[in-house]
Amino acid sequence: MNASATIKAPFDRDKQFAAKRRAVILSAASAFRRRGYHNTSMVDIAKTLGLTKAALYYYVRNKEEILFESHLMAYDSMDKILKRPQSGEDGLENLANVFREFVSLLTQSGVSLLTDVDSLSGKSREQILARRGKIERRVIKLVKAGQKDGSIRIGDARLQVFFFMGALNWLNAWYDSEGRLKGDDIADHFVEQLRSGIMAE
Amino acid sequence: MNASATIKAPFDRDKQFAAKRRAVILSAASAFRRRGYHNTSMVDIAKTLGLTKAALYYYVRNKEEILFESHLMAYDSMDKILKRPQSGEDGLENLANVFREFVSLLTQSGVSLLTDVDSLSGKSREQILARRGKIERRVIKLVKAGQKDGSIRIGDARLQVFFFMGALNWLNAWYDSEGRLKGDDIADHFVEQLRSGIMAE
DNA sequence: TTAAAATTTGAACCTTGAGTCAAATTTATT
DNA sequence: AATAAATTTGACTCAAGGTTCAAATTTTAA
Repeated sequence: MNASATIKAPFDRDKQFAAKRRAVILSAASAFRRRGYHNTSMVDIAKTLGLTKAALYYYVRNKEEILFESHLMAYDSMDKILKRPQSGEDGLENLANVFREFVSLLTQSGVSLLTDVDSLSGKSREQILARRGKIERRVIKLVKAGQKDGSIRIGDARLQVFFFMGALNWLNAWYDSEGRLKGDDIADHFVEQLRSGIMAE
Repeated sequence: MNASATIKAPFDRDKQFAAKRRAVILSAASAFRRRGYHNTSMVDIAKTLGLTKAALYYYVRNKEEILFESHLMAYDSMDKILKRPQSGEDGLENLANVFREFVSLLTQSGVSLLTDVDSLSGKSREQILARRGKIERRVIKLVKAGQKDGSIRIGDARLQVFFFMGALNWLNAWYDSEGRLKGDDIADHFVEQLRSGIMAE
């Protein structure tokens, strides 16, 4: 314990700054998801935070950086889910668990999956596409494991993944947390349809 | 046969105009799909057609009208598919047929399913959302018919539809007609996954 | 070959919205 | 209460890109 230690909260400046910056990005991401990147102005973003446009530039280099960080935030969350130890009985169960958590992520937490990657330029776009590719590859691996242990139907794993990841992206587009559908109900439903499609047994 | 009848093609002006206008819209729609509406400038659209920006305004009132007509074009095609007499044995087969044709539409014809409806203003947006809603409702009806005849699992039909329509929208985003995947192969695969999910039997 | 209509163009105009900056205000610390 | 750092602001600049239009060019039909 050195001389600068105090009893009360030390009011960590960096922490405060980081928290506000994060709020800016999350709020903007939500707007991007609903209205689109180009249909959301810096003034819009500032207003919903009770700030003025210029103040945003204290937390962020430019608008594109917000989009970039929005993407990162979503992919970080997905990575975290994918890195959790897989506790399922077989590959299918593992995949279902991951998928359920993806659905929960998009319906419960404020995290948004953005598609407007073409509004990023050069290096940033590459980086985001790389992250997305990495996640896709991980999910494909899960599917292949399930195929190997006999729990998942043999087929082009990549296509299988694209199919249900489409459901995820589309969910992200239409889901409204104010609506009557509970996120968990959707998760149950989606997991079931992921497994068994819509055919009656 | 009246006096104005000729042997050679009569060179129908309106037809010519309509064809060129259609070309403008289809070409633009393709660019919108790949790069996004706001990332595609009027100059971009003009250039790929070998025209100059100003020439576009001979065929089109403004950029938004192109987006509007792009949407209409896709929904017209989907309507046409939905209006074909349903020849399947049961509801599931009917739905599968429609879904297969949707996939073919997006992979074979140049038609693109656009999502950027928020770049339309007021009346146009309403109109497009109404069209989309109408299509969704028709597909939901198909699902409900299948539930009634026992070929489709009982459940929230709306959610079931959103799930596989997501696959369609996502397909539209990633599918590249130059790629190694044949449209028909994708259709087969997707129809199978629509029916039975990914679980091994 | 010619003239009217259709089509295309170059050169502007105009609006929107991102980004900048010096000054004002607020907050933490003494 | 004083002060230095952190934060916010108003007013501005600037570029991008959509839109207009009179004039130039091309096409059709006689």
